[in-house]
Amino acid sequence: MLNLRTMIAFFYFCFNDSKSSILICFIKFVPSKIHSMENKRVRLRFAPSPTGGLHMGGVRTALFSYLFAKKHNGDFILRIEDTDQTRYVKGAEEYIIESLKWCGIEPNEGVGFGDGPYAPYRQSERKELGIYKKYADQLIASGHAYYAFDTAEELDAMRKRLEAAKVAAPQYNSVSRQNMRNSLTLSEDEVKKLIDAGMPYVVRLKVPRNEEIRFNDIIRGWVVVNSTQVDDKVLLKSDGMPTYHLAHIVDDIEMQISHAVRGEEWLPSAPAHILIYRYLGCEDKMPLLAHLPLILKPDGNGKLSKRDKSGIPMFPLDWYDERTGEKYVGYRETGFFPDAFVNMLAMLGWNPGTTQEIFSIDELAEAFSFERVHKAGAKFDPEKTKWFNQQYLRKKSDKDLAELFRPVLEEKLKETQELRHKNQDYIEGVCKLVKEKAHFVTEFWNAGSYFFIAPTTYDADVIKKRWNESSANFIKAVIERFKALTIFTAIDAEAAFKTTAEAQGIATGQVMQLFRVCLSGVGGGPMLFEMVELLGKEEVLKRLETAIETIKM
RNA sequence: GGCCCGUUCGUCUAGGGGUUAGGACGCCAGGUUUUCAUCCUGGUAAGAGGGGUUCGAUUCCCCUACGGGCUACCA
Repeated sequence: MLNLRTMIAFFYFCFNDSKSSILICFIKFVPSKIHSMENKRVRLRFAPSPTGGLHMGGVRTALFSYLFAKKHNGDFILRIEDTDQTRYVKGAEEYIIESLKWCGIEPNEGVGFGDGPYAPYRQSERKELGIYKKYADQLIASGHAYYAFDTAEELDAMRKRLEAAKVAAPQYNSVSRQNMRNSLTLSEDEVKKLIDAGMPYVVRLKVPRNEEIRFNDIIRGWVVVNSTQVDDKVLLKSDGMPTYHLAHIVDDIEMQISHAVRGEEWLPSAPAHILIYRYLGCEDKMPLLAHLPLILKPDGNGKLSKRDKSGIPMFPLDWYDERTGEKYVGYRETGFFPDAFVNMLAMLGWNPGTTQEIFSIDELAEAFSFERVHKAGAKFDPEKTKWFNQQYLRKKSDKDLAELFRPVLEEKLKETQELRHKNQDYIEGVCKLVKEKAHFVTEFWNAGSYFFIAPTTYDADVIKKRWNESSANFIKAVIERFKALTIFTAIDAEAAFKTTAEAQGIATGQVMQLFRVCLSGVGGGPMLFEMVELLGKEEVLKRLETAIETIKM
């Protein structure tokens, strides 16, 4: 049906300004192949620093890289960027590896996953090979980098001076370097003398004065920055280690990385990186850049912190910080399924464009593209995170759940004589009933411990409300009726129960919950007669008798 | 402060010059479950503000506001 507005639109399209309309349509259909890789093999790396536990933001960066690599039958590499010796944390590397394994985001090359043709994959080891020095020397030789001998105090004084002079951005750059001690201000002889005397120095990138630097980010499109905003970044530190800026570029070139995925916090330094590629004569080898939006705190604003009030973890696995003595809980230990965790993470900043929300990791790889990554930061939602786990809990078989529940049972029941938990069918039966209302396997014990240990106390509120002088008689009558049953299914038990109530002139609603409490001690739980069937005739009779003896008016 | 990036229901988001602005989480209400956290049905709720361009803007452009990031010999 045509409405008025559609007709107006049609009218204007035909008779008014039709030339430009047609032109616009034409432009829209020109395929934009800016991101084509000209048959270059797809190779992505995840390159964390071993400075602590791997944050979920980092896991998502790894995930997106993995998904893209997998979709294009490429490689996914783990490279460890341990160039900062002062921040190195023991165990962090192992933690990263274990986290990726747990999540199912496994690299096919790199530290902990088997060396490929570009070993080693640890930057500290690559440094020993002189790889970074070679590139730094090349930049110095071509006049795009220089030696700087300034001490920390001198640098500090320079910044204070510039601040006092109300310079907008106090930094080591094309202007301020003229007043510093470096190979641009010192004579060749002086520089040689200082180096020979063992004077500590850094190598800095010589950023031009006023040049427009532009790059095309796969997620954000064209980003333009003037080089005046970029400082003369340190490339090689005085301890001989490269900085991130040099190291990651050298390694991405050497390892033939096709796409570099990282957090938005790197966007401001990307122009400096473009310059380095250019000065190295490696612009053709430069990976395509993808800057991911940040994951934000659920309440208020700002980057996600290490801890959150909701109790939802921020780390994939438990992490203990030796220096501060702080313990951080992990998704794994909280009871999350890795696939639920990964699914949730994928939906933070990305969507498939359909209403589908539940994806296996293979389905994610199939559907993934950087074009569908959102530009804005995403606030993390603890409630939705729980919901994801619940969806996966529903889908799991009772057998799988029993597998996960068994260790908990063995822990809880080790000091009791109760042997019921040894029975696999029984445990699966409990899982079947209990999972309906749970979000986590870790809730199973609290929700259904009475399946394993007979109650000794009874919900006081229910007793107060429902227990009266005729209750004991009613339960006794139920016991008698149950005793007569040869088949003890939920249906039979329910029928027997109702018949008993009718015979005594009691509405079943009056005694239902009371009956439940006699069996489990608590007022809530799964379908009552399903529970009765699972407990079994013998156990039910025992518990009812105990209840009559224990519950007093 | 400077620079960069961003802004659709409370949250995650779809869409994209003409739509009753769609979905999900949460919340609320009804219905099952004579319990319930499940399940079903329904509801609540959104294009930051101001200017352009246009017959028409949430959609394109500019400004402002707000939010975030960066501003180290850390990554």
